[in-house]
Amino acid sequence: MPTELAKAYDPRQVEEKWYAYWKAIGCFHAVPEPGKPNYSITIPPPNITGSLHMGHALNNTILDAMTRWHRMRGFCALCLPGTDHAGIATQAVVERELAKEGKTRQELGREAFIARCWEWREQYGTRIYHQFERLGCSFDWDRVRFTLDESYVEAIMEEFRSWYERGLIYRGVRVVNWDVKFQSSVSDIEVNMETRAGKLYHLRYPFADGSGSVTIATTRPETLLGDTAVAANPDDARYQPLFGKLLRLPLTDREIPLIADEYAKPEFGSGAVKVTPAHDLNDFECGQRHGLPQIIVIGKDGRMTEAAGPDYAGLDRFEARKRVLADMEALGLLEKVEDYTIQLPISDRSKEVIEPLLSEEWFVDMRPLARPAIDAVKEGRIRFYPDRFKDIYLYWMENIRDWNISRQLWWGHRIPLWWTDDPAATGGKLEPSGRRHAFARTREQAVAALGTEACWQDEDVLDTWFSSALWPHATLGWPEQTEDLAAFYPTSLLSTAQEILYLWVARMIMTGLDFVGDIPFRDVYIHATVLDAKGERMSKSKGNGIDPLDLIDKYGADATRLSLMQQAGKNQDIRYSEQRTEIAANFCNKLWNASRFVLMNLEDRDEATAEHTDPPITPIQTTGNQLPATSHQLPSASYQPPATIADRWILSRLNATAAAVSSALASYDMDDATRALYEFFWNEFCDWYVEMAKPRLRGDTGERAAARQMLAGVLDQTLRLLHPILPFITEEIWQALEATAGSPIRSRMARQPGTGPQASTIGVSPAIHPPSSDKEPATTNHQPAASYQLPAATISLAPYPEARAELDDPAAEAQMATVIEATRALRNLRAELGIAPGARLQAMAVAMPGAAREALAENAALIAELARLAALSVSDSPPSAGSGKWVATPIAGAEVFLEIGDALDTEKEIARIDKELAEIEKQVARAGGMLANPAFTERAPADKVQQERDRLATWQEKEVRLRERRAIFER
RNA sequence: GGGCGGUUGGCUCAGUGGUAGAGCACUUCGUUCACACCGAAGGGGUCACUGGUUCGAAUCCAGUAUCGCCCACCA
Repeated sequence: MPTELAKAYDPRQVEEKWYAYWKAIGCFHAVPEPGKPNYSITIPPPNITGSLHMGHALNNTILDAMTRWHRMRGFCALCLPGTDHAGIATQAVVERELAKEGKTRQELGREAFIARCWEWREQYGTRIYHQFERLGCSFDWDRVRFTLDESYVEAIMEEFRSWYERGLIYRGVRVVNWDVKFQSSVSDIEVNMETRAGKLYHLRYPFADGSGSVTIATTRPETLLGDTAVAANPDDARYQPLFGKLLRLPLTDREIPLIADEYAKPEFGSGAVKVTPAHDLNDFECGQRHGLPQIIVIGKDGRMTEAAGPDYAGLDRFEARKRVLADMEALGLLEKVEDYTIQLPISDRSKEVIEPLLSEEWFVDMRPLARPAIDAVKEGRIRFYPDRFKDIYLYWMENIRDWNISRQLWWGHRIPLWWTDDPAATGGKLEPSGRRHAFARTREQAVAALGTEACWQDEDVLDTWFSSALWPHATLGWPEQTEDLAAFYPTSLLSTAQEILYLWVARMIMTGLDFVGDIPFRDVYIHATVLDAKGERMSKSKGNGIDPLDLIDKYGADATRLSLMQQAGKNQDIRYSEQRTEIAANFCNKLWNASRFVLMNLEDRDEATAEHTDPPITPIQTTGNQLPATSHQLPSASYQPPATIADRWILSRLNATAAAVSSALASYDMDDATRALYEFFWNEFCDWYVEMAKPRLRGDTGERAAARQMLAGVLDQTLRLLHPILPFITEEIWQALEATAGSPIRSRMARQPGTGPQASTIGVSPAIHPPSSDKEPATTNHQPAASYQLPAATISLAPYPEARAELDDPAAEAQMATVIEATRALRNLRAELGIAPGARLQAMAVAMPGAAREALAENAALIAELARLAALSVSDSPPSAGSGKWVATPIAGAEVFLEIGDALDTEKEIARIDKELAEIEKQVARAGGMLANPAFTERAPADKVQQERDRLATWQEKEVRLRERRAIFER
C-alpha cells in the first residue's frame, strides 16, 4: 500500500531529496551529442552581493522551465549559471564592512582592499547558488562562471585590446555623471531622473560698465562660481544690442561675456541663461562652441574647490548653495525665488544626487557597433518577447551615445592601459596633453610598447557592464574556440528584467556580433516587474518586499514557481501577494491527493495478485546520457472497448492540453501554459474523469484493469506536462507511479519509508560548489555513496508529451459536454429544490430529440452515470403525467425528469420554472431578434446565421417544455 | 515634452468581431473511504468615458479621463 504518501503534501519531505538525486545522476550536465539538438541559456549572473529576490525567482523559474522542457523533448539542454563581480555594489558592501571596523579603503590600500573583496566573495559570493537550488533550477553546476575567472578575464582583455586598437576606445574630457558617494563616474543609464519639489532662483548679474544687469534663472546657484558666460538666444531682440558686453560675475572677481547661443530659449525666464561648462552637459557643449574656459568649482568629493574662491572653498555643495544665496541676497542681487519642480539626477546604485562634472575618462564609440546589432533585430534574427520591446530597443540603439567605461573604483578589471609622460617615449598613442598610452597586460609589455621604463598603469577599473557584455560567449570559452562555444553559441534564450535592456541586453548583442560574428541569443524574453500587492515596487527601505525563500519554506518551491508562472503573461507588472502562493500550493495538494487516489487504486488490495491485469509495459529505450524513462503507457488509438466516452474524452482533452502547453511555452506565454494545465487537471481530470472512473475501479477485472491503465497513463502524461513548472512534486509522484508500473525498476522505490534517496545519504552540501577560480569544469563524480539504490529513471528525462492527432475525439468531447451539462442541471435541480440524495431519475428516451438522444437515450450507461454523478438513483418507470410528483429540466434540447414524490413543493417548483423561463426568454429574444433582422441574415456569414438558428430552436424547445410543465401546477 | 502599457464582478486577472469568464472573497448545502489546502449549488459585471466602423464591438478606429512604465539637455 502506498500509504507512505502522506495525506497532505509536504514539500520539505521531498525537495532536498530530489535535488540531491538530480545532481547525483548528473542530469543537469549537458553533454552535446551528434544528432542531438542543443538548447542553451546563460543565466543573467546575479551580483555576488545578491540574494534571491522575487525578480530572480520569476526569471529563473522561467529559464528553468524552458530548460527542463527542452531537456524532456530530447535536446541537450544547458543552463549555465554564474555570478557577476558587480564593481560598485560589491565595493560598497565591503566598504561598509570596513566602516564597521572604523577603517576606510584608502587606509587599507588598493591591494589589501581587493583582497578583502575576494574574501567577501569567497564567503558570500555563491550564497545565491544554493538559493537557486532551493528553487529547483536545473543548472549545469559543472560550468559555473564568475566574471573575474581567469578565462573570463582573457575575454575582457581581448575585447579591450580589439576595441582599443581599432580606435573605438578613446580618451575624452567630458561632463560625466559623478557619484559623490562612490567617488566614481557612472554611465547615463545608471542615472535616474527623479522629480522633486525645488526652487528656481532668479539672480542678477550686473554689467561690468555699471549699465544695469541681466537676470538669469537657475536651480543650482552654487554653480554660479563656475560660470564663464551668460547666453541669450541670437534672435532675442532684447539682448541683440548687448551681445559681447561683459558682466561682472557676483561673488567673484571675474568678468564674463554675454554671448549669443541658440541653446538659450527666449521664452524661459528672462531669456538669459548662465553657462557653467564644467558642471552641466549643455553648458559644456555651449562652452565648446564658444571656446569658453571650464572652471571646476565642485570637486570629486562634493566640496567646493579652491577655484570657487576663498569664501567657498571646502564647503559642501549643498552648504555652498545656501551661502551663495545668502551672499547674493545681501548684495541685493537675488531677484526672486519661485517654487519649481526640478528633475534631479539620482545615482541608481547609491541613490545620491549625481554631480555632473568635467572629468577625463575612457569612452567607447558605440555607433559602429550598434549598426549590426540594429540589423540583427530588424532582420528578425533576434526576436523580442513581448514584441513591443523591439521598438524600444531599436529607438535606443538608433540614438546610442558613447559609453563611459572607466570607473574610479578598485574592485573590478583594471584598465589594461599604461601611460607615460616621458618625452622620449615613442610607442603607443599620443594624447593632446603630450602623454602616451598603450595597451599592455604587464609592465614588461608596457615598457616594450611605449619604449620607456617611466610608465604606469591607469588607475581606473572597467564598468561592470563591460564584462557582463561578453557573458554568453565568454562563459562558453571565447576567445578560445571551445567545443562549448561551437555547440551552444548562439544561445537559445535570454530572459531578463526590462531595466537592463540597454545596460546589458543591447551590449551583449553588440559584443556577440562584433567578436563572435553571430548573435548571442535568438530570443529575448523581457519578464514583468514583480510589485507588491498594492502595485508598488518592492524595496528594502519600504519594507514591502516578499522574500521568495520564505515562500519556499512555507509553501514549497513548486508552489512558489507555479504562482509566478501563473502571472507571467504579457503584462508589464505583476502584483504579487502571498495569497497567490497559497492558491498554487492548493493546486500542488490537489495534485498530490488525486495522485494518491490513483496510486492506491493501482495496488491490488483485497484480491490475490494472481490475475494481475496490468497491460505489459515496454520500457522506452533511450540513448546517451538519457536514463531510461519507462512508464505507464497511454492507450493508443487502437484502444478498444471497454473504452468509454469518458476515456476517449479525457485522452482528447489531454491531447489538447499537451498541444496548448507546447504552443504557449514556445511563445513564452507562461500564464497560458499553466492555465491550460491547471484547468485540465483540476476541472477535467479530477472533477470528472476520476469521479467517473470510481465505479469501474470497483467493477470486474477487465473494467478495473482498463480504468487503472487509463488513470495511470493519464496521470503519467500529466505529471510530465507539469514537470517543467513543478519539478519536485512531479518527480516524487512519478517515482511512486513508476514503482507500480511492473517495469524493471519496479519496487526499487519508496515502498517503505527510508528506502528512497535520502538527503543525508547523498550528502547534500549547503554551500554548493564554490566555483574556485577558473579551472576547467572538473568531471565531477556523479556516483552517490553506494549505500542504497538510486532510482534508475527520472521524470526530468522522460519524453515530453507531444500532441497526437489520432487522440483528438470531437465526438467524445461533444458527448461528454452533454453529460456534464446534464449533470450540472440535475444537481442544480436538487440544490434549488432541496431534494435529498437518492431521489429517482427518469430519462425519457422517447422525448429526446437530436444530439441529446445520442448522448443520453442511446447510452444507458451514460444515464446511469449521470444519475450517479448527481447522486440520484435511476427509476425504470416513467413519471405519471398526472401526478406532478416530479420535476424536469431541459438538457441540450431534451428533457430529463426527476421523480421526487410527495417531497415536491409546488410553489418552489413554479418559482424555479419561472426563473429558468426568464433566462430562456432572454435568449430567445436575443437570437430571435438577430434572425428577424434582415441585415444580419443577409450579411452575416452563413455559419453564424445557422448557429443562431440552432440556438433559437434549442431555447424555444426548452421554453415549450417548461411552459407545459408550469401548466400542470397552475390552477 | 515624446513613446509604450493598463483600465473587465469586492480583490487579482484571462478573454482581439458572434450567448461576458477564472481564482480568491461572499451565500447555502455537504465531512459516504483522494483531497475541508475539499466537494456541490448560487449571488454578483451597462467590460473607464465619448464618438465612429460593422448586421453585430469588451474585442477594430479616433478622441477623452485616469494609473503606471520607459525615454528626454529647457536653465
